[in-house]
Amino acid sequence: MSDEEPTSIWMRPERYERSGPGRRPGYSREQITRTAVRIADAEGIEAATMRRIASDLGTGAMSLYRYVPRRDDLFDLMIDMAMSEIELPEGSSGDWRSDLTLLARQMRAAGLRHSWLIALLTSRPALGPNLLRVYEYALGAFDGLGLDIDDITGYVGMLDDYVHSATRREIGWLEETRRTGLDPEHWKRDYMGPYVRQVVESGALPLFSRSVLDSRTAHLAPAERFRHGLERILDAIAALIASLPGDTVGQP
Amino acid sequence: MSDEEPTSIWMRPERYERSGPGRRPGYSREQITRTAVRIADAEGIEAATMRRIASDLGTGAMSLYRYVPRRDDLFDLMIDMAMSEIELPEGSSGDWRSDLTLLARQMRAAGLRHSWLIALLTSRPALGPNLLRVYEYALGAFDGLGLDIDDITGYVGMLDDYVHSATRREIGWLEETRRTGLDPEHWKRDYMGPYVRQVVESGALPLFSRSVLDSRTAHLAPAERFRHGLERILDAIAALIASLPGDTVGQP
DNA sequence: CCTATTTGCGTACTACGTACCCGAAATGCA
DNA sequence: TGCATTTCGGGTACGTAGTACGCAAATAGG
Repeated sequence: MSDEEPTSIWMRPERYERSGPGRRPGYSREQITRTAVRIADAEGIEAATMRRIASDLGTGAMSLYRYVPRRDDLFDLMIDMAMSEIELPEGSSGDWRSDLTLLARQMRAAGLRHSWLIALLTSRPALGPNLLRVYEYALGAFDGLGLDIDDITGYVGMLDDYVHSATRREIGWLEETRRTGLDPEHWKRDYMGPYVRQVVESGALPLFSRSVLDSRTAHLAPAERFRHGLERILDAIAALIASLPGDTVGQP
Repeated sequence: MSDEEPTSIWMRPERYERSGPGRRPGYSREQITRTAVRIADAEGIEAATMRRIASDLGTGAMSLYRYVPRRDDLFDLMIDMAMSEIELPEGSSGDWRSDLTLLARQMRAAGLRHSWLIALLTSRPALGPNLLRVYEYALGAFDGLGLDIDDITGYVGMLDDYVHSATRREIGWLEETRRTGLDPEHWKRDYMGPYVRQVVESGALPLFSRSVLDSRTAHLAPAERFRHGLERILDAIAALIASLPGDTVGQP
């Protein structure tokens, strides 16, 4: 009987309050995860190595494996810890727009606090309890409107996609500069800038050039730009709901 | 005078047809990239190591560095090679819906052929010539409709977000099974399945449970499900365009 | 105290990206 | 043709990963 069966970390809970023989555990999943999150926040996810986490805890790398089966599982725990910071009211308010606006802002804030979060979220199927809690809240915003469950998940997916990609863009080359070690100004001017300028000046891609040169939202403050895009998505969802058959109030 | 300045790979073209002293190059970026793509397609991006690529080419790992500055740059080259497979007509047809449907299908197909593509695309700012070409085509679909450039990039972003996340979901746990080494059925039944079942049976998340149990789109063929979601996004964009001020034809 | 059990963690193995360096090959010029 | 110059090929080696293994230390029950 081996307990090494490869199964989701959420099916392998930590043994709390074990009563029996053997040395008491000196650490905990929660403590290890918090340390990993702190390192990743400050120096990027690639700095949160097993050795480094252990070192910050004042122990050896292999000790961590008493608490976490694999490093990938630690990523799942980190995602869930970050998602646990998202504070939401108990149920839906009845106004799905304001519910989802609240959720989107909280999610963006969490993504900015933990620059690795969105990348991890979209790179692995993470269904931790806190992500499920947040997802349930999002679905709940559309509950009671008589919508099909597939439509609801579709709308929530649209919102998620927007929040993720907008937040990722916002972090985007900020992260890139930390990874390459270049400072932001240097990166934009010397690394990617010259190439974009060359492309624009070649005249071969007029619309891309317009999107670089004539963009007005590019000069907005990040939070304002996010709000603009969010309104667009919510408008789109509203339009889709309004156009559904069954709600043929204003139709001839 | 060092030529080691860290700058975008697209500003450091391969030296073609050099005439002068010195040994002739025995390989090429294109050849190295093609090999990397072939390995990554068959065994995942993590199998495309410098050593493995070199080995498949019958040479040593360090030889590759005569052609590619860093492994990350090779990723950019791989992205661009995959994007080069996307075949599009010269200009826009005048019907933005059909233009974008064509583009979305081609992009999904490329993402399925190269299961690493979407992950790489969204994890690094990749502006290779072929991605720009595709992007220009997408923007071009909305050209001539009198739309603001920021609106156009917003709509294209919505479409991109959908195609990426839908394709990623489609690959999703298929990739995960290859990474963990479990076969798909075993993964769904023994790895993630029990946890989802436990969550559903707990009754704590009724809407999530409905999305698992009552989904009708989940039983559709993947291509059909993709088409459904795509229609939804295109409908949403159409609704946004119709609601724009300036197009006040049917408004009181 | 003795034994069974659990944790802490040093050692070690494999695999990675890539810096350094030198011999091989190819050219232009004497 | 021979030599100097330049470029390519790739072996060796360094630093850093994740983590398997095994043993000592700690703890509880008998």
